[in-house]
Amino acid sequence: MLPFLYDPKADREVIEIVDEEKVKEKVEEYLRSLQEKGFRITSPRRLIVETILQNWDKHPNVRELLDLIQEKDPSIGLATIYRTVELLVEMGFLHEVNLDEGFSRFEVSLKDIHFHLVCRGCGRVVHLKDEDQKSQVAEEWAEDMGFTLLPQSIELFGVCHECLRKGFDPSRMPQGECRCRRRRRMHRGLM
Amino acid sequence: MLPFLYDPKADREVIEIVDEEKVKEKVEEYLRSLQEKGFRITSPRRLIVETILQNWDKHPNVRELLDLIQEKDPSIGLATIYRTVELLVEMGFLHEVNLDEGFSRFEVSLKDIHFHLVCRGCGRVVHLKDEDQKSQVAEEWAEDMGFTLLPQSIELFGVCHECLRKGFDPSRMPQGECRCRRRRRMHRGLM
DNA sequence: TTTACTGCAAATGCTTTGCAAATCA
DNA sequence: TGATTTGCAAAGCATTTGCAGTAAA
Repeated sequence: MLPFLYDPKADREVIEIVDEEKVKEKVEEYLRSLQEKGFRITSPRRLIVETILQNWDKHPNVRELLDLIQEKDPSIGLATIYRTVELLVEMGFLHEVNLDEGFSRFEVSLKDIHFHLVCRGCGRVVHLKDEDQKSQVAEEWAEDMGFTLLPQSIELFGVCHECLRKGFDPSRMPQGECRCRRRRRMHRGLM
Repeated sequence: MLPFLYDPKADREVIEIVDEEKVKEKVEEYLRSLQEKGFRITSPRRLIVETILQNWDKHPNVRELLDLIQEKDPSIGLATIYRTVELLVEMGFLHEVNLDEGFSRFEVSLKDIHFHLVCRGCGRVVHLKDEDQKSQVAEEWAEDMGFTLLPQSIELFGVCHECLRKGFDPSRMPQGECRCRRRRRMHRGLM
């Protein structure tokens, strides 16, 4: 699944993609990169990339992407989304995010290595501060074992202090409260 | 899935489970803990726990566990293994390990927080050195964001230097070489 | 005896794939 | 035109679940 096509020298800007203007630019930039690797620019691909970039700060899963994309063009099929998302991950444009839900979420790769902190109580997902520095620490840990880290999203599971305050006790948690159980599959809204 | 039943005060010995004697002791210890939480000691559970402990240094998946267990008692069913393994994870005796293969592996929790380094080239999995210290670093990162980490296995994906030397290039990797692609499902031997 | 547990088979749900038609270069 | 890509429907596969029978306490 991962970066067969990833180019470590590619420009991954650490900026927020705030306006539609910026999104359009980025869409064309990504499509151009695809083309440079020998892939074709197609309208489903443009639409999918656009939708992902418009939701750059969410962590959509394929089902959610399908809904968002079909609002614009109902003819787009599920398999195309799977295939495009796989391609974008291989290109290094997306990170696959695993929140232990039984399906994958995807996020625009603004950093090569990215950390998520996931609350088992309320399901909240936050990013670490100073990720560049923390990535470097993780890279050193890996190098120390003779490994070079690839770009990826690293998920850390815990409980947020708000949930702890509300009485969440990991050793005595009432079933059914946790939003993050694998059991509960389904489409649960962008995070 | 995770630690509804986990007891942070439980004794998770950082010792190697080398001999059958030690395994037997541990099996009974785990079963006793189950019983204390109100679960029953049954022969399928004893067999499953025993097999997992005998393979404490592997990372078996459910399919592999089924094979190992059915060698001893062919009447044990797949669902029982899923259910027991889930229970053991909830108790904090096992960590669920995700190597991005499309299924879970399981490992005896000798540490609360445990790191795996996975090579995308050859599939090799190694553990970090000084895990206690590194866990503490990760815990500090989480606390800094108002989260308390739960026990878990954290997987870091990279390329080992041997693979790099052999010419593995993440940006130009020939399809089909990587043992870690999601596509290739199946049972691929204990790691 | 009561309740938990088990095995089986069926169901679930995410993801992948074969293929003919459509599209890009 | 020729190779990719797409959409659809059908598979594939890990995991979960309903239920009737079995076994622990």
